[in-house]
Amino acid sequence: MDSGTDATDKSSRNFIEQIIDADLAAGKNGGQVHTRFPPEPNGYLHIGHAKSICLNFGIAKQYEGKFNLRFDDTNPAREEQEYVDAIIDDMRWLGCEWDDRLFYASDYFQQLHDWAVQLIEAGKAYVCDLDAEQMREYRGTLTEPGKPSPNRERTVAENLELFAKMKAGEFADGERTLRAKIDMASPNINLRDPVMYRIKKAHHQRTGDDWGIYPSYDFTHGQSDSLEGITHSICTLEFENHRPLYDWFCDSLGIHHPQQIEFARLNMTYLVMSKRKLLQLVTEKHVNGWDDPRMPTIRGLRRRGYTSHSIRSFCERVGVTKVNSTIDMVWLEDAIREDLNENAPRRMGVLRPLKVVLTNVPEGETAKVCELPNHPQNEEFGTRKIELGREIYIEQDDFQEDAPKKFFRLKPDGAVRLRGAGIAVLDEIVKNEAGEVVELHCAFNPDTTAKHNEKKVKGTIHWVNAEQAVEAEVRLYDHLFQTENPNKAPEGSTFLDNLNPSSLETVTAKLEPSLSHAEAGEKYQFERLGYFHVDPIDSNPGQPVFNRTATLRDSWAKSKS
RNA sequence: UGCCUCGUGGUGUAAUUGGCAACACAGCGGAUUCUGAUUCCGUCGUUCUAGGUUCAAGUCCUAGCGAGGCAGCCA
Repeated sequence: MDSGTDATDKSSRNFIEQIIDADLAAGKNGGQVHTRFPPEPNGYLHIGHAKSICLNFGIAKQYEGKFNLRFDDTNPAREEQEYVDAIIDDMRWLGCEWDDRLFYASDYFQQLHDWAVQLIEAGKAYVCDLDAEQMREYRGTLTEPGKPSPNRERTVAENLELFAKMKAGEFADGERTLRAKIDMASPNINLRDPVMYRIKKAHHQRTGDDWGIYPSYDFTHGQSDSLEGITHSICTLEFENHRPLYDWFCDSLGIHHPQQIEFARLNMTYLVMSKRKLLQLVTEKHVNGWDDPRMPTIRGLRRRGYTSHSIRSFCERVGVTKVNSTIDMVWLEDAIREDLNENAPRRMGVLRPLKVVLTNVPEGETAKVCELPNHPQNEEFGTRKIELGREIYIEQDDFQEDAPKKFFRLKPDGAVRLRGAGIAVLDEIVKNEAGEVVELHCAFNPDTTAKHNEKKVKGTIHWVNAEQAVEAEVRLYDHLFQTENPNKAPEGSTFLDNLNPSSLETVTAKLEPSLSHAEAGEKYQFERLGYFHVDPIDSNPGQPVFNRTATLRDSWAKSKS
């Protein structure tokens, strides 16, 4: 990962780096820094996870420490191997490395079980007979204390025996739980005798049917961190109230005690970030799968044409704090523009074609062989040759019959420069019976510096030779949601009502000939239009399909609105 | 109306830990340009409120206000 700066040459530090600096200065953890990313394999990674991944991996890298990938797979009911594979793939793509430190919480099931027995023996855990509903009643509310479970004072021997029976499968799902004996009157509800183990006779994707009881998140996470020698356990704000519990288990067990640090998760405009909502978009087919280019998933962004560099750079820019904030979507677009502006070769393509006949070019003849640079600021990209013929296509937007004064493109009695070719002067507008413009007739002058009516020609437009044009499907994307905060839905409606009905538009474009060889995964700038990615799934050799990653900034369009 | 956390320009973050509130993005204006792109220059604008400590407060203290999180056998 190349976004992080060296630990020593960075002038300002986020609050987590400051904590680590202080720990290091105090000689904590033997001067080591060890982080981890702990996804639950029940969904695909999204841009919010990327923030956490970049943070954790970046810190390990910055402090020359270690980074683990660990799947938090303690709930077999909703976790699948498919997600494990996808998460690993996305994390590699993002540039993470974890050497041989790929772990699963399920690796620790036996150890966790033994620790549970240890706590029972210490009188700090007990088997509870309450069912889910009763437990809720006993727990109390936010403002009232809970009351102790009738089973809270069972003897150690009794607890040991019952827990063994839970493990042996002698009870039905939900019939018993193992609970930590902490404080039913605690103002922090997480401390009111939280569940450590529940009975769940489900098949686990890794441990099969070995276990009929599974540890809860709270009884798993801290100990997993501890086992792996994690020094700084970085998680999101909603776990803040769980930290006392994290600490309680580590201390009660007398094991290595990593430090949990919470930061604010990423929110962005025009996006939903919850796994539940993303899953719903997929299952209800509002999008075409997890990798739909409109999705904020890593897979969606990849397919849209985002580079891992741009995502890392974005994550770097948004910073890390404990303040709930919402990042403007344009920051993401900006990050990819910055990358692709530098690295994408230029091409010409016309999205909505309007035919132009250069009347002074003889039929069947080539007016000019033009040599265009593949990158205006970087000669190393080389050049390519494009033939200009009698008939070409230009963008419909680049002609306006009733044009404002500041319109620098084609208009009646006007002239434009055809990029890399010469000047076209408009002579005649051809319309059909409905009065629609179907064709333009122009006079062509191969001198690109030629003047028109004594004036310099100000506008330059892109074009494609009609005879040689290759047709290709191009997908134009807009925000998936049309409101800044899609989660905010009025009474009686849901976030789905905020979907943007025109988030996807598919056109058949006319592209310059060289693009027929475009290969899956390649990225181009279509001049004046934006950045386009050759879709890795729907493209075929000789028949590329393009996804628009981002438009170019357009101060002209902005000035009109 | 319990506990926890957080309040710095439009947005996101800084502030050498008590010493002239800065950076980026957005906005606006301009220059350059064979992409109305890129690049460059200029400009606008900020410490939630009220007290207190101090020569000095974004930073420390008190109160208030506002926002978020928490009552799964989810993570």
